[in-house]
Amino acid sequence: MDTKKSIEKCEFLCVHEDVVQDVLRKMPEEETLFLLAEFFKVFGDSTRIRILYALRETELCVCDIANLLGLTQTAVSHQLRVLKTSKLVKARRNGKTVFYSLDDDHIHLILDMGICHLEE
Amino acid sequence: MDTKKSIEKCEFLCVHEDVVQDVLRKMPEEETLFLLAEFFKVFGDSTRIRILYALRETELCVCDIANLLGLTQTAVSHQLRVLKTSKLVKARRNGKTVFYSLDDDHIHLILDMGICHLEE
DNA sequence: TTATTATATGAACAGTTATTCATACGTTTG
DNA sequence: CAAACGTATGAATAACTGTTCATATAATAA
Repeated sequence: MDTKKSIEKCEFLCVHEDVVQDVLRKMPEEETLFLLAEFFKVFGDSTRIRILYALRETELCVCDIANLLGLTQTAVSHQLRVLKTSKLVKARRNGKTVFYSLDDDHIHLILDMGICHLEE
Repeated sequence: MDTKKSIEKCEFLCVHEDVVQDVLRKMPEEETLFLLAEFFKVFGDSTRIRILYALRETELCVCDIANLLGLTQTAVSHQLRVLKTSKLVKARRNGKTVFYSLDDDHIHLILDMGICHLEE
């Protein structure tokens, strides 16, 4: 009870109502922010980031990526699926081999910005 | 054994050695990519993204953020700590109240780019 | 066709993480 | 000083996620 009471106090007394309402109007929609978080989440794993930056140089087959990064073929395959689902990479089959590459120039730009950010 | 053998086959036969070496030279360093993934990871949570975009409008106290987003004070406080550790937000104390704001204009720019990306 | 190679995938497991609960801390007020 | 308020934090829990293992699929070669 005591806890709940203090929360209520917070809800009805502490709040700067006008400011809160103003921010609520100006903020992007819930759905938009959810999608944005989902987008960033894909970049928020070092394995996936490493795969993306490898593909930034050239298209690569699954096996090459695995050797390049010291990962198992299975791990790479799983992550490529995530990246493909997120439309960050695309696949091209050539016989038994599947070559992956960045989906479009837009992704290239984002990766370039990432590097740029860290150099600051 | 069989599994290991097939992996070795992959390592020594399938690999396009020249391409792999070339990519390895051009790629950013491991450490850099690790830090970049850590950076994106902070943005990859909808609660934190919502907090950041609320703060994009104006500085807010913990209680306001909680009410604004329909979260508990504790949850907000925990996430603010993550954001503060990552140097994305800064705190300013005024009596009992602590006001949070985006750490610098750089963060503002990143958030603006996020919106921009989703509009494409 | 059978064997081999490159890749994909489902299930299990381990590690991580966000939230909640209880409580402590720091500040102001009476 | 004690009480009240806004915020912070450690521990526990639940949900999520990445890797591994075993195996399946698709394509080629013998």
